[in-house]
Amino acid sequence: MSVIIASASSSVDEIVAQLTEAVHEHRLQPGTKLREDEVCEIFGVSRTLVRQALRSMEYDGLLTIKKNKGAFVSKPTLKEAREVFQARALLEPCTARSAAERATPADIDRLKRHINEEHDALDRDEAGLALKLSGEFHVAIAQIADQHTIEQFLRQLISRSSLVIALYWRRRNALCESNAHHALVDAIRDADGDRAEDLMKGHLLDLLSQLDLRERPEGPVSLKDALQL
Amino acid sequence: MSVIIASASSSVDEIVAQLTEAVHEHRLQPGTKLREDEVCEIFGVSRTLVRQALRSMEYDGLLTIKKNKGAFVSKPTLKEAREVFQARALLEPCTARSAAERATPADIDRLKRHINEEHDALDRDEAGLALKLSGEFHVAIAQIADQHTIEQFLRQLISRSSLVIALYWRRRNALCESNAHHALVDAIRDADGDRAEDLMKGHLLDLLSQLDLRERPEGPVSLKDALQL
DNA sequence: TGGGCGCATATTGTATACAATGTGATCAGG
DNA sequence: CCTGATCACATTGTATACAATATGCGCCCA
Repeated sequence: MSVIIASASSSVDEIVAQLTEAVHEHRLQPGTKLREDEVCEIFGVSRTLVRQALRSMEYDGLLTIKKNKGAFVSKPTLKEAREVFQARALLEPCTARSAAERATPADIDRLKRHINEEHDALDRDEAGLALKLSGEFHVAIAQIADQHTIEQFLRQLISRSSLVIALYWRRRNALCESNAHHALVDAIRDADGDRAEDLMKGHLLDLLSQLDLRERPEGPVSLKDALQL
Repeated sequence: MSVIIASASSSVDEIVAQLTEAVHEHRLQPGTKLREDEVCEIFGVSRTLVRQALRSMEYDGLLTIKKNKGAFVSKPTLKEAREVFQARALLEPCTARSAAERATPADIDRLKRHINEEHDALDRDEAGLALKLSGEFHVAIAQIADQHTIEQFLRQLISRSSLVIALYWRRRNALCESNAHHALVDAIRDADGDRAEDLMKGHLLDLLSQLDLRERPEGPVSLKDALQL
C-alpha cells in the first residue's frame, strides 16, 4: 500500500519532502515502518539515497531509526509532546512579534492566501492537508520575522507537533481554530507586536488544551503492572 | 597535518564526536575543508560512514556541504551569528529557571566540578578546551532542566556559537567570564529561578557584547566594490 | 611569453556487492 | 499439542566499485 505516487528518479530532497508531507498529513501514522527497499522502489533510487533521506528525517524527529531494525515514524512520548509545546511557547510568541514589526504588504497577502487554503481544505474535509497548512503558517511567520535559525527549529517542532496531534488529539472532528490564525494576521497587518505576541501565546495554549497529555501508562509499562489484573 | 589521533575502526558517532570536539576547541578553523578520504584514513573506516558523519555535522550547522565540492567547517555570516544569540536569548534564560527549580545536590556538584575544569583549562592557557567546557556548561543546565528537546537545539546553537566566537571574538586573550557561571550555579543551588533566569539573560548579553558583530563587508562583497579603489 | 584549450587526476555522488543481524518457519523432543 | 532449537530468508549495516563533476597542469598557438 504505497501512499506516495512514484516519480522516477528523485533526489534525496524529493524523497524527504514527499515522506515528510505524508507524515504531516497523517497519511503515515506514528509507528509505521519504512522499509528501505520499499522506499527505493517507490522513488526509483538506490538504498544509498533512501538511507540519506531517512537519516535526514530522523534529525527532524519525524523518524526513529533503530539499529538493525529500521526506520519508523516516531511516536513521541507524553514528555516529548510537552517539551515540544514548551519549546514552541518560548520561540513563537517573540517571533510573531518580530514578524509584526517587519511584515510587508506582500507578506500579509501571503499569510491571507495561506489561511484561505486552510479554510478550503477544511471545507473539503481534508483534515490532513489542513493540518499541514496550519503548520506551514507558523513557519511562514518565522520567515517573515527573518529568523532563519529559529525557522529551522520551528520546522522540527511543527513536524513533531504533527506527530503529537496524531497521537494525542482529543476530538478527531474538531475543526481547527483557523480564526486564531486570522486574528494573528490582523495583528501582524497592524504592525502590533504586543498583540501578535499575546495572540500567539494564547494560540499555542489553545492547541495544547486540545491535546490529552495526562499521564497514562503507554501500553503495559512493566510486565508486573500488566499482571495485576 | 591530521589534528586528530587515529583510533582504528570507529563508528559514526565516534567520528562526529572527535570532529565536533576539534571544531569546538578551535583546532579546526571555519573554512577548513574536510576531504572524505582524509577522514577515512584517520578513522580507518570507509567513505560510507564518513559521509554519514559529515552529513550529521551539517545538520548541526558545524559543517557546510557544497555539492560536488565537499564539506567545510561553516563560516556563519553576521546575520547567522546574531540569530544564534537571539535564539539562545529565547531558550536559555527560561531553561535556567527550570534548572534552578529542579536541580538536585548531585546536579550542583556536577556544575561545580564543571566550572573547576573550566578554571583549570584557563590556568593552563588551553583556551580551546575552556571554550568547549564553557559550552558544555550551558548544555548541562538544559539537562538539569530536564528539557531534552531544548537541549538538542541548544547543542546546535552552542556549536554555532563556537564558530561565531572563532570568527568574531574581539580579544583573543580575554579570560572568559567564568564568574558568570559561578553566579549561575549559586542561583541554581538556592533554587532561585528568578535570579537564575536574570543571570543567564545577562550572561548571554555579556557574551554578545564581546563579539564584534558590526556590519562590515565580508571580503569583497561584490566585484564592483573591490574595483572602486 | 602569455592566454586558452584539453586532457589527466583528484574528489565527490551514486549504485551495487558483501557482511552482519534480526525474524519467522519448520521440525524434533517432551 | 506445546516448547524450544536450528536453519533459511529478509532486512539493515558497511565497504567497494563505478559515474559524474571539479581541478589543475601542460601543451599548443598566437
